[in-house]
Amino acid sequence: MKTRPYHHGDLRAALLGLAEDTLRDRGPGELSLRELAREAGVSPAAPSRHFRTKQALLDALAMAGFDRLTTVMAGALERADDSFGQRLDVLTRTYVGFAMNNAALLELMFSRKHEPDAPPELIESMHRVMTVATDLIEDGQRRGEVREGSVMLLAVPLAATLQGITDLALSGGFTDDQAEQGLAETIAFILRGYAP
Amino acid sequence: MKTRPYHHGDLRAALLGLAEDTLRDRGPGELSLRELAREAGVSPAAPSRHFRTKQALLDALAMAGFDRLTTVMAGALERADDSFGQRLDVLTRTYVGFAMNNAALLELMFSRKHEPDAPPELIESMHRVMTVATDLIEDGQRRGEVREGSVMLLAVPLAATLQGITDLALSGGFTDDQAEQGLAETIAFILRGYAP
DNA sequence: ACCTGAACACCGTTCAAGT
DNA sequence: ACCTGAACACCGTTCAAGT
Repeated sequence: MKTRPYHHGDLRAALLGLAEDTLRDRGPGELSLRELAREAGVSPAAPSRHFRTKQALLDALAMAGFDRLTTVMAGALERADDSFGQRLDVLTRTYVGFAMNNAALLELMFSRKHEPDAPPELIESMHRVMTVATDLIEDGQRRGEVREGSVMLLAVPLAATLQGITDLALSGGFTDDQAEQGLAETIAFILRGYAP
Repeated sequence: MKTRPYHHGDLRAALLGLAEDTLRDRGPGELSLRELAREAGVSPAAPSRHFRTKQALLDALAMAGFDRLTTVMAGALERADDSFGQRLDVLTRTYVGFAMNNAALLELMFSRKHEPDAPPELIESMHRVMTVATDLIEDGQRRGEVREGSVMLLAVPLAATLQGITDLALSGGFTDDQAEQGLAETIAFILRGYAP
């Protein structure tokens, strides 16, 4: 006779799922560990077996977000052609798409960027996202479509501008046409900056 | 015979000052209204006369930050010469300087950017900062040093890149020389993007 | 190994009451 | 007008104890 392996089944995954739901629906800061426990039907102390602190849960959430973003960006580039301009276009649109659909999660992801006590796995996941961008730039340099210079420094305006255009898009007040034009202008701006 | 006008003198200003200190020394999230009250020597309920919620205090803090940033940027531009390139250089360096000296405050300032329930005065203060940048761009367009196009859209990569280079600088691991070179490269990148 | 129950030391906010 | 004292409804975290 089979019994459930333990009280909940997979409390860890359940907590992460519930956390992402409330993050999406009610924003960060509305996230309470006790409330997640209630929703999962366990006692207030139960989550501590899987996440030693609330911050650890947030970090796990952020890490999953970075990994998903890396996957979706890398996947989109695989389906793109070879020219740097096209690839940059694809990367930008993929990023903005992800950001629009995961605004609160993205905020959580980047809010941990500065803190020095972020766990190494999280740092690594953040790093992997950046690598997609720096690889693209390096590739562009090899093809002679991007000027020479430190890849890390060249990546800054790209990463920054992606975040900026996302912020502007999320703040709303745009028709689809305006958003599309803004995106196109922004991509053109970056291309100019990268021109040899 | 003169008595103190009321128990504290100027609790509102005292709370703001104490809040900025702990923001700087221990980061946001360590900011507790009750603790501020303790430090100010008043009861836990006292702050509510001046800030109806904790968020109201944070908003006041952010607003003061935006106003100071506007003042320092506008002031720097007044002492700059006329060419767009030079003015952009001054603006960028002033912004990065402010950011380095007020990292936690800046994070607080921009964390409120998305929320829809931000008070109108805060929105206005944020707007005034942006106006310094858009005015510079418009001026550049008049001088023929910046290509035509929506000023708002042209401002996006500038604002975004300023934030990006600041993040990178704050994340550390740079010598002064590297930081200087990175800043110079970033400014050059933006100038290329703006070229007619 | 995983979870409960109960406790600890905090929060933000409210509200009658004091000065 | 400004503040106190006390209360309310929450937190995150810890820890012995249960299964």
